[in-house]
Amino acid sequence: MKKKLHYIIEGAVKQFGIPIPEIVIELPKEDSFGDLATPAAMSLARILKKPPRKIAEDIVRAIAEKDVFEKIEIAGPGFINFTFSKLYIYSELRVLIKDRSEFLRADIGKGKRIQIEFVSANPTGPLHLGHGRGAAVGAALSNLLSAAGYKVEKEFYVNDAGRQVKLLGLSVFARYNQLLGIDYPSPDDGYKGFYIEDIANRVIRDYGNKYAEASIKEAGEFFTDFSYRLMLKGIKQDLKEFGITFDTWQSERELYERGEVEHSINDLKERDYIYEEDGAVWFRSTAFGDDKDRVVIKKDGEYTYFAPDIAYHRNKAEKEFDELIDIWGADHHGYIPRIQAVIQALGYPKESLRILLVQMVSLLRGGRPVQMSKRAGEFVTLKEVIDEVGADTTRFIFLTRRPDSHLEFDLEVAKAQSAENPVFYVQYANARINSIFSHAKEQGINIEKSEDADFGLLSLPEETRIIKKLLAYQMAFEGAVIAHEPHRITFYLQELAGMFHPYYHRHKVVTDDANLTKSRLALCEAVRIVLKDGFEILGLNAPERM
RNA sequence: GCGCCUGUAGCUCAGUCGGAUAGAGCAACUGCCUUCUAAGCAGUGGGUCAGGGGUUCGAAUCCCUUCAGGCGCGCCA
Repeated sequence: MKKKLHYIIEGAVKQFGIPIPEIVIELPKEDSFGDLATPAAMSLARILKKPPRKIAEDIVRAIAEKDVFEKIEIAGPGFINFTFSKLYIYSELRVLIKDRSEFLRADIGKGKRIQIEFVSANPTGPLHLGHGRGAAVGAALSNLLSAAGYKVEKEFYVNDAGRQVKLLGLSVFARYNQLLGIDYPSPDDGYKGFYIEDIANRVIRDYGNKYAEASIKEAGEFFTDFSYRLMLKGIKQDLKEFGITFDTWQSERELYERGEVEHSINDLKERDYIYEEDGAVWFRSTAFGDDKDRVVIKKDGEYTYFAPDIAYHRNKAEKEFDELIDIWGADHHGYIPRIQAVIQALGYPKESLRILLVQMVSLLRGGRPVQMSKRAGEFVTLKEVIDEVGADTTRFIFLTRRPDSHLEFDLEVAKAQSAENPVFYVQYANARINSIFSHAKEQGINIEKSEDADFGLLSLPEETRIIKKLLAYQMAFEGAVIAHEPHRITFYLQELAGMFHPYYHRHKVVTDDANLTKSRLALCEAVRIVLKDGFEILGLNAPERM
């Protein structure tokens, strides 16, 4: 609909003999302003140095395909308001019902390959709420983009090498000894969460006191591997419960084992972005706008944390993707310039990697902050929150906010509101439609072939509004895709549900009038199609009854 | 000190690329179940868009500045 209007207006603007500017088309605030509007005449006023209303008149006069519209009005300072003809609107609605993919999927992606990396939590503890937000947003974005015709791969980067997993192993080793009655000190900066003891108990269960006499040198590797693998298993389990799956799990270890860390640094060296100073090896990230150069190999010969990240991003960039997306917690924002520098130093355009930040989640309980420290083991896990308030409610809370807004997640409020949560409002609309359809079936009404219904019978103002809202899904969808903002879908669904609930409440769908019933059922069918599409994108369940 | 994010109704948040009279939900208050599900519907009240300046036909939106909150600024990971 928008695309069509865009084309029509551009055609009409050609008459001015100037380069055609970007034509803005928007949904007017009020129904009386028509279906779509453009302020184009006002923007042109500056260039053409003519009064906006005069320009608007010229544009309207030049519009060729007048039969698409019921009326075209010039309003206010120079808006052109378009109201589409009923016939055109019905034909669009018919497309929606008949071939949802043709209607819903503006093929923006055109089969382009895109990789989205998200969550990527260290396997040194269970997922917490912040990971949950990244997971909800990442999954929804993936669904959104694949719905728009991209080929999306979801990747989880596993930090299974380096100091943190070793420290995890050591922490478990210490706890293991202590549980066996051996006096063994826990590492000062080690992990202290409840799960450390759980892992230690698992070792005892599976291996008894086999490692009781062992030194950390002998047993360290075993404990590290055992522990992080168990943690990773738990992370996968938590994600599964949250309804999120990944296509690939890229291991950091593997990058080391395949020599990619070394190779990537050599690669940069050949490109003259690596140098030695003060006994360390540096990456010249300042060449691409970073504040300072970054150490990749320390004086003691060890790689920094940054080194495998270079290898990892080189690994991604070498794969056949048209675009890469990293979703990070906002606390890592300082890391962006150096990673972008890596991409550019390797000869890829900056735009090939897009880093999206998801802002922090602070957890409250009854208005008071809950201390979150992974090391000290004081934190509420994602699983606990899901168990307490439900997966759909939790996801909905994450997806009704812009990713860059700071989120205060109050457990008490979430729990109290879980019954009042808007997610149920939207799901309920779907459940009611199912119920209406089963009622219709009981009445012996043929509920097949909705697209053949006579939409002309849908003459109530509420029905017109709903139809137009349904058609507006195209714009909401397209906007969400282009901006990479799944939360727009969430708000759209709430608005649609907000129109549908009053409708069925006030007007019976199944009546004695067979033709009208059929038309209204078709409208319900269209609403259901759009709701389900939104649910799929957001990763929400669509219960048939509630 | 420097950088990133945020500040909109009592609370939680939307607000498209600068457009028309700033919107939802929750909370509060009034009504509505003999009907296809009351997780619903109808209605009421609630605003210095943090403050100040600027840009222009037009600013919650863009620029400058002040204030407030969060996060980040290691040869840590």
